[in-house]
Amino acid sequence: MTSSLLAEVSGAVADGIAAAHPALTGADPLVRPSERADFQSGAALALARRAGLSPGELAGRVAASVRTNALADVRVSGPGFLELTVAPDAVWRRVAGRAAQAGLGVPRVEAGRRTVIDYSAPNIAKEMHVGHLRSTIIGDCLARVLDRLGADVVRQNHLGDWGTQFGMLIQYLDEHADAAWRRGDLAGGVSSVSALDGLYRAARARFDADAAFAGRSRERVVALQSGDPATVAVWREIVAESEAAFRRLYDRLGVLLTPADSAGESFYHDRLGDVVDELTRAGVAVVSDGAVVVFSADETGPDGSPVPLMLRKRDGGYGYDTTDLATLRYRVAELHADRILYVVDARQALHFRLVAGTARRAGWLPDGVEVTHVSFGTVLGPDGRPFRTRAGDTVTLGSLLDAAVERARAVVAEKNPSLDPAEADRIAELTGIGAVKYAELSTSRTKDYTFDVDRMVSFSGNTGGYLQYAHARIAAILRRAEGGPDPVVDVTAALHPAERALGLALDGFGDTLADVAATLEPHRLCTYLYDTARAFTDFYEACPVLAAPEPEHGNRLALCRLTAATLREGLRLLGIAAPERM
RNA sequence: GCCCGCGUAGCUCAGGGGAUAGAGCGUCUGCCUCCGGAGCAGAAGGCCGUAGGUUCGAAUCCUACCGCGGGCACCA
Repeated sequence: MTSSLLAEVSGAVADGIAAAHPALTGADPLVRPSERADFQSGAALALARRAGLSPGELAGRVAASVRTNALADVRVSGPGFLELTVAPDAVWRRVAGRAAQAGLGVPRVEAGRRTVIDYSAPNIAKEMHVGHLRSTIIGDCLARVLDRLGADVVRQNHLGDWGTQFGMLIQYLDEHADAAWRRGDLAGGVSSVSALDGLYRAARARFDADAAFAGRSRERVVALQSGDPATVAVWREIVAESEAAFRRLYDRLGVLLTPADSAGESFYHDRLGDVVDELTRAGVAVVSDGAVVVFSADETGPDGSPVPLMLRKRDGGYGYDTTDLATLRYRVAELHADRILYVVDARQALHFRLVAGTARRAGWLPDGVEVTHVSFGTVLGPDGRPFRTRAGDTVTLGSLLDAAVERARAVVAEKNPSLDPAEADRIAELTGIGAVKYAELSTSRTKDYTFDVDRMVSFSGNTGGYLQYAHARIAAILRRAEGGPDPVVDVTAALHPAERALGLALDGFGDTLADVAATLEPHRLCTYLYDTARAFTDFYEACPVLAAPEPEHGNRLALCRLTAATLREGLRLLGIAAPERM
């Protein structure tokens, strides 16, 4: 069985073109899904000139030359389109074949390719906010999809766990021994990062207002960097407390990241000197104004001079330019990546162009290794401005999830009052979290997007809740059918239009995943699942399952099973739960 | 100034060389003797930012312009 009907039909039309006009062998058959038939091809219009024929004439010859049992009808339409209608038994064969095989016919197109994905990257001692949410959810989805297609995925969580800010925080903690920030010392509901975030702000304020404290903080930075045991011990504890808090958020979100995936700034800290030295020796980096920089060949700043990558500041400190060069070198040389993805805010586009350009000049980035900045737009509030609280603060991830789950709870209580309270709570959590994640994933990654909890949890239209509901409905049918014999697909049975549409939709699952992997755009999977759920709903309205006689009963039950499996798997790849009841 | 992204229905968004530009929300009209109505069917709503160009064919590709957002040396 080929990977999809689309692939099979495309091959048949390509063969038909070659048979009708040998000079056109190898031409793209341009087969696409169609409103007018199952598929259509515009190849004759594109190729007519080369063939020296009118489009209609070429289309006619191709139509007469197409040989495949998969197609029941090939006809010329309009100026030279081919309308392609799949044979009913071919649709049923696909349904039967997919139901019988593990993996839903998903091709392993990424097999053997090692892909490093850098995503999430929260800052130690700071609350995660909506920006981290986007990176975390998009990155996790891509990791799941690539893994599903056979890629060797290496997750990297580039924690902000190093830097001068820890000097003032540790110094402040040292001078305020009564400050509560360890899990054991905190009241229920307050996380360590939340407490540390508050203490960091206090330290910052003190730093700005008190020169003596600022001086002690700077000394503390030196102590941390030189490995002073007491200072390092506090730092380690801060990191551990923060990571534990992040892990609880990841667990709640259903994100795959584990501590083993953490490779933060501190991990690269002792490699930065090498990075600078090597680039300097290679003549790529130069000293300018006392700093070590790499000047870009083709990016200029406001004054027309080349934009620099800042390797080492005049004061000897390193910034994230150097760290990101170190990550790139490490991922190529030691992780042996074939493909490296940075799931980071679009505002850093220039930064990544400079980093990749420098790495290429340094010879750290072979031509065969692909580096992609998987950029995403800003999260906006209802006012069209970057998403903030009324007070102007960034919105914490925890509070945002709580708000979504709370609204989901109200919806669940209204729609399904028969659920017992514990089950309703569980469902509210799964649907509320799913709603947030789906909203992040379903819109085009590169655009800014408007965060609106009410829309997310409306559960109608293209939302996570709609998909979960569609799945739960099918699950209800399958429960009722339990105990009966396994459905047998009769490929000679009639094919209802709704069965046809659903069968064709299900057949596109693997192609869609391959498309997501190629474009790194998870919203294509969302659109696919939504279309498939709609196709199921049409089928559900038009085609009784349990009450139908054979062969409809068996065929339709098989469609239900396959639809449930496809939705469940698709949602899993989005990182969203598919409860049996809701 | 230069560079990047984005302008599609009242709102939120798909579609990124193919036929008549699609969903959802909101508005209006219908559908519960039938597997879960978080649903379905229908109506209304568009010079696809503007102007040129390429093409048999442009919302889609190219150029210019307009509007919005972002970025461009020691914060990450």
